[in-house]
Parts: sequence; structure tokens; C-alpha cells
Amino acid sequence: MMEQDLRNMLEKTLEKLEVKDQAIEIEVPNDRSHGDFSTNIAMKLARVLRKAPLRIAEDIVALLPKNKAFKDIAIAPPGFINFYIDKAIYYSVISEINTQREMYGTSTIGSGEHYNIEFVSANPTGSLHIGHARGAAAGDSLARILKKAGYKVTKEFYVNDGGNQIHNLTLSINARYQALFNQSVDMPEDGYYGKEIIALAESIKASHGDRFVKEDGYRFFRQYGVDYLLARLKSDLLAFGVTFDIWFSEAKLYENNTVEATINTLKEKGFTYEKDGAVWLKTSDFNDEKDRVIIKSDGTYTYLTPDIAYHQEKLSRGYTKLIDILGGDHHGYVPRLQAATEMLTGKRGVLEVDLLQMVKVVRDGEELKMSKRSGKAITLVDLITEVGKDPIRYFFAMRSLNTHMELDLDLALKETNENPVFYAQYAHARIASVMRQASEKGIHVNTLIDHFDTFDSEKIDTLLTVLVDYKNVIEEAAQKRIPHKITQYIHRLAQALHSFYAEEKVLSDNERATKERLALLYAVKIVLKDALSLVGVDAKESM
RNA sequence: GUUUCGGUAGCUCAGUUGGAUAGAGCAACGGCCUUCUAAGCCGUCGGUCGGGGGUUCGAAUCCCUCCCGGAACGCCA
Repeated sequence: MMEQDLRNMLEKTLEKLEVKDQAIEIEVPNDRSHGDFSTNIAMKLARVLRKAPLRIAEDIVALLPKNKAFKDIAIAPPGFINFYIDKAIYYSVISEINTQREMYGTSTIGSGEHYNIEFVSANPTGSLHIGHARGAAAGDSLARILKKAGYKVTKEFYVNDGGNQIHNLTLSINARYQALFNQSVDMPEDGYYGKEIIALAESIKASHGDRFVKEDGYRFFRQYGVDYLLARLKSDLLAFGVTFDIWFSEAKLYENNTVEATINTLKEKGFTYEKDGAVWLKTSDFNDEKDRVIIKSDGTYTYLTPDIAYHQEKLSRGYTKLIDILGGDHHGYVPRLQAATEMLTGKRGVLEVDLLQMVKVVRDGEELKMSKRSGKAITLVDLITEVGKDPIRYFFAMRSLNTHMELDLDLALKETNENPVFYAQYAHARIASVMRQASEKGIHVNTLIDHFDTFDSEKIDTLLTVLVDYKNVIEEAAQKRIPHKITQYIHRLAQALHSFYAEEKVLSDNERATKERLALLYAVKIVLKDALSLVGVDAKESM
């Protein structure tokens, strides 16, 4: 709000100087001694007006309309204009937060938008591993942030239950099952060797005995295996704080003839041709490096085909944008998928793909290589049981999606301050503790105080500026889709709190001072908890 | 070879629609608990922003070139 006032003031001033079409940049300086807001407009105009930036800055300041909220306006070389806000203006944020509670910081920048975010989408052929964990954390955090920013969001998981991998899963289950009765059946090529498949086989043995030693169990194994593993995926994700609005089955695409219909649409629009007995899609006309086969010469589909149909199905539901969160190893797959959605919609940019780079796992200073064949991999469940949900959620949220990241298990396993999540949770617990003691002393916390006579420290000013900044942070994190903006904010707020806490006692003999500070802490607690919830981390009442 | 992500402090990472002395955590070092939780606070140390050119009043950020590492380049999924 202050920023908007400032923008209007500057626009009027530029009109007086007869400057047109000049975008005004207003930023919050990193160094607060440079003011609460700052603009580089004078430097931008140097070339246009052919005048020294400092002189232009002087002219602007002289012509600025008066506004008592800006206590001080200063010019700094090489030409910045810095604005200092009367701190008393900031005090109103306290009752604002305490009134709006978890609605504080909510934005409307996303209104009218309905995003569909597809993430994880792991095949139901085994346990979720560390890469899926990163995807789950990223997708879920993004969804929460977008909602906070006013977007409508649907979270979706695509279940690949129609392809060849399920066939291999079924054969793998059979091999494991037969082995329990000393029958030697070879694992299929590209079989699944995870220990969860052995557990699955044992569970079949427990319920059905040796029935499938004599009788063919293919159909049963297939259905049982998918159901069993899908149920595990759901419960593992739930333990990680991640839920989905829609679990979409690939098999449904065939039942509803969506695949066939989509192929026909593409054919009718003239985007296909036949060559070497196969049907190709002209994706190279839409930024792909070459055309792609959608129907192989043996008549079956490639992986791409049902996936295009799946995106067509999502598009038909009326979202304003589709977001896929994929592993970075799929980057080559992105152009063909975007080409297909452009063919179907006639529009570019309907599908956006956020790529996650690999997670390198380190233990004892050495990289842990994942082996698919032996089923040796760090699973999500392992991480949750060994380290806990919160540190892992926080750790993943801290990194930008696009960066290669390293997960040091020795470090993650430590329950020390090396895990940054404790720092934030501790801040929240400290406030909770003060609140408890206040109530024991019979102090009533009036959260709606709007007069603050006893605030006289820089620590409080810092705390207030961070609280005021919350909405801006939400909006930037949502628009740029960068969850780590939120963890940075959490750290900033926790730091301001700890620093304040160390400097002065909240519960003092001065009744007025005590009440004012309790109202402030109450507001900090609300925002801290809300920000943590955006990255799927619980706030603790005590530690 | 092509595409793509990355190379910023000892380590892990922010910062890249050009802007003020390049930031944070951890590690290291020095202080602070008879007072609301020391999982904390206060301070110090620490960087040729991979190398080299160029554009600009101003470059970690934009352009060119080279070097190093991850990943992908199927009528697999």
C-alpha cells in the first residue's frame, strides 16, 4: 500500500518533468540504512534527459507531492532516491495480522487463474525414492503458495497403470511369489527388484497360500500388485504431508477412448503422416528437434501417445494453465509434449514444465549410487522414519527446483542446529512458551491493541518490516514459482524474533509494555506458523 | 557431436527482466545463561562470482569464446 502511494507520487512528478513512458522501479533496499523504499529512476533518466543523475534526483525530490507517511527522503550517489517511512505507520500491521489471522498475506494476484499441477506421478511398481520426494515437496509447496496468492489449484497424480512396466511388475511379483515355494522362476528383463515386491509376494502367500503355484496367477498378481503399491504410495505421501485432488489412471484413457480420439484430432488437423509403416507427429513444426512416432509399425503406441491424450484430457477440464513437474532427466521430452499441446489448443505456453535436477545422496563423504536392479535406493519412507517429515520438507523447499542438490545423510540425520528447520520451529515454540507463562500470570493478551507507546528498539522495527513484507514475498514466490523464497522469509522472521527475544524481556513489570509486546509476538506467531505451513512444516508449541 | 542444468566463502546454497560495500546457513575463532526455552544472542574471520574478451555511467547478472561437472539425446517407458 505504501509502495503504491509512492508509485503514484513519482508518476505525478514525472508528468511535471514531462517524462513519458518510463517504467518506475521501486525496490526495498537490502541495506535498510538506505531506506524502506528506493528508486533508481534518476539514473534511468540520465540518458533521456542528458543530465547528471544527482541533479535529476534533486529535481524529482523538489517536485514530489507531500505525504506525511514518508518521514524522510534522501538522495544518495550515484543517484538513488531513498524513502524512509514513519515507523508508527507500521504499527497498524499488528492488529491487522491479529484480526485476519491465517488470512493475512493472502493475495489476489492469481484470481481468475486455475492451475493444474501434476507431480510425482511415479509408476506403481515400487517404493517412492528420493527423487520422488523432491518432486512431492516441490509440487505440494508450490500448490500451497499459489493458493495463498489467490490461484485456484488442482493437484494431480498420473498413474501409469497401462503400459509395459506393469507387465514387468506382474512377472516380478510372480517370480518372488514362486520363490517362496522354492519354485525357480526367472525375473523378467527390466524386472523390479525392490524389497517391497518381496513383501508383496509374502502378503499374497499369507492370504492365498500356494494357490498360484499350480494355477496361473497373472491377472490376480497384476491387479493385486497395482492396488497394493498404489495404496502404499498414497500412505507414504500422506505421511509426507502431501495429498492429491485427482489420481488419474492411464487405463481410463483407453476405457474412454481418449487416446484414439486424440490421435484422430491430430490426424484431422493434419499434424501426422505415415513413414516406414509408422505414424509420425510433426512436432518439429513446433520447436521440437525432430518428428516423433505416435503409432509404431507394430501398431502399438509409444509412451508419448497416451501422455498426449492425458494432457488433452486435462485441457478439456478448463484449466488456465497446466504445470508438469518433471525430473531433469526428462528435459528432452518437454518440447514434444509442448508441441502436442500447442497442436491441440492452438496456443503456446498452456503447458509449462518445471524441471527438478538430480539429488546427489552422500553418506560418509561418499556419493551413494542408486541401483535399480538390486532395489537399493533411499526411499521416502526411510527418510521420514530416520530424519522426520519436517526437516526433509524444509530442506527440499530451501533449494530452487532447478539446482542440482546434495543431500548429506549424516547431516540430515543430525538433530542439531545444522538442520535449519529447528531454528524456525524454536522461534515459534519460544513465543508459545511466553504466551503460556503470560496466561499463568493471569495476563490477558489483547491482540487488538492499536496504540504502541513503548516500542523503542530497532529489533521491533525490524520485526515489523519483515511482517509487512509477507504479502510481497508470497506474490513473488507464486509468480516465479520459487518455494525457497518462503524458507528464506521464514528464516528472516525467525532471526528477527530471536534477536528481539534476546534483547528484551516480554513479560516485565511494565504492564503497558508487556501488553504491547504480547500483541506483537502474537502476530509473529501467526505469520511464522502460516509461512511454515506453506512448505508443509508443522509449527511446534514446545520443543 | 547436439540439447539441457550447473560452476558464487572451507562446505551446502541464495542472488542473474544490470544498480549502492556480492548474501545466508553450517564450519572456524572470541564473547554472553541467578532473568520469559543457550536448538538462542552478539562479534570476528572468510570470495580472482570457472578463465578470457566485449557492451555500459555501472556486469555475478547481457553478448562472444574457452574450460570443468551432472543429465538427456530410441518405432524404451
